[in-house]
Amino acid sequence: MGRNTILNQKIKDERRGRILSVALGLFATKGLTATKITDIASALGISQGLVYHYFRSKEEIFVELIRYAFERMNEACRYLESLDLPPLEKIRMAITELLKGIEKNEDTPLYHLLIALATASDAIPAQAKDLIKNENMLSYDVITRIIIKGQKEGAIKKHDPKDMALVFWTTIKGLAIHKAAHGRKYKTPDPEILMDIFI
Amino acid sequence: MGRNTILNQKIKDERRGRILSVALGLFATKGLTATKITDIASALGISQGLVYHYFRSKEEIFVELIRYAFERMNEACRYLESLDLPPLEKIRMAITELLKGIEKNEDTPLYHLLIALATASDAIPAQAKDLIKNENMLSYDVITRIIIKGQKEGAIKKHDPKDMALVFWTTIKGLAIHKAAHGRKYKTPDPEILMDIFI
DNA sequence: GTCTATATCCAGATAGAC
DNA sequence: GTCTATCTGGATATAGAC
Repeated sequence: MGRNTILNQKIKDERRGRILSVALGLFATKGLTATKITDIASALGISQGLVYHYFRSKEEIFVELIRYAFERMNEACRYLESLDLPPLEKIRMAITELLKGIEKNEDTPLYHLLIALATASDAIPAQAKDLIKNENMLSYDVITRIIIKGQKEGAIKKHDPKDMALVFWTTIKGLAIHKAAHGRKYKTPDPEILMDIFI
Repeated sequence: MGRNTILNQKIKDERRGRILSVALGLFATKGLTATKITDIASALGISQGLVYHYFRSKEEIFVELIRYAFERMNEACRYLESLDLPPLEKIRMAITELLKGIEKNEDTPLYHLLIALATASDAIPAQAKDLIKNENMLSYDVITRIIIKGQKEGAIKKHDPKDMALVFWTTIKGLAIHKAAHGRKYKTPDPEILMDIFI
């Protein structure tokens, strides 16, 4: 493989990245079916046919986004669990970082929204369904384990830890959806409100 | 208008109701665009063309559902506010009833989901957008007012009441989405977990 | 009121020129 | 790599028979 091949691959990856980026915004706000290849192409100022030079189908773009969203999310969860911190501080850190991500980084709420919509939707590719089935649990499990540890140390309230993890994530996802829906008008709530669930 | 006309109208309304009912389930799980008129018709065992005898278009069905969802939701909110109860008990009642509705009644989470998806989506009819703009605020305002009253009486924690109302509703909607997504596997969390946000 | 048939349109995907 | 042109399928909505 000569250097031209490598260079071309790099350029191609970069273009793919740009397509993925606008597709994320469109899928998250319009949904998979309502998003037309034309929408993606015209948002990038390229022809509709060219998109198929980079992806085999609209579904492939969607699946790639779902895969990447879980990759980032699960990576962050594993990192959180590995930290040398008291459980309650881990919870506080997770809430703070997630809320910050929802507020600041434009992509974070979109990824949450994409996962939430995809999880709730029947109208998604089978591959995406599989990804959700396999990858969705880790984030719940990590938070559950942290809560159990905190409860053993007496630092976290003693409700059912699975219930608490469920409320944790549904609240975060609910906020992400709200932010994606209301954009500029969204004001991040005080993280301590969420902390009150745990202490 | 003779009695036949009235009777026929009644029958027609009943048929419309059945169409709306299955459309709710489909829109909530597949989205507006991914739901085909064929899906609705075949779920009812009627021909595709017959749907157009009862509704002018797919969008009309959608708008009617959104309108009805807000009607029910806002009605319930106004009722809650009118009750002669201490603010904290109103919050507790709201949480309990909403969680019960999510768990038991099959339609409740679907309506929440429909509103949540529609709120987040760009790909919905203009009429639905207007409805959301006009009707969506009431539920937030009612909860905010109840919280403020409770704070004055010293019965509710003194975070920013708007933040608290936002967390309240995003959590409920998040749970509704989760239930709609996971169906049978969904287990309602202990309402007291949510109460901890307020006391 | 209900069906079948069909006009019409739109979007996904491909082919081929440059 | 990028475009234009086109094939093809599928879905909305309508027309018209029963």
